[in-house]
Amino acid sequence: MTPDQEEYVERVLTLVEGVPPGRVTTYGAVAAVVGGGPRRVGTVMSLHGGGVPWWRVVRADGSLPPSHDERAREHYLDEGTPLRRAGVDMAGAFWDPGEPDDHRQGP
DNA sequence: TTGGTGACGGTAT
DNA sequence: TATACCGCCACCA
Repeated sequence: MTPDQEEYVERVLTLVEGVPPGRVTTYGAVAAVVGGGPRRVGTVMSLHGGGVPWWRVVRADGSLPPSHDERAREHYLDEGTPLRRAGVDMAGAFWDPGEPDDHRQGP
């Protein structure tokens, strides 16, 4: 693993850890911040996502892979994440890592 | 070097 | 609303 890779992985994981409980972000949103592409982020998560709240990173439509969907749902219920039939209610739970909704950096 | 692949995204049917 | 396809970026045989 090259230093570049480790750094990229660390940036992804750090950002994921920054997602507030009860909220979620998407692979694409993460990729928009750390660079690379959504698929790259997904690959990183599959390999190193075990140590972070991986369930707070979902696909653009608010769903997760069937295998992890069940496990994630328990976390969502536990955290009070707004859910919808297909998965997470993106309209209410989406959190943009590039612009946290606490955009009160100014008056 | 080439081709195939994946915890993805967006548009077309 | 559910599927199909194509585009994307990096990794690997």
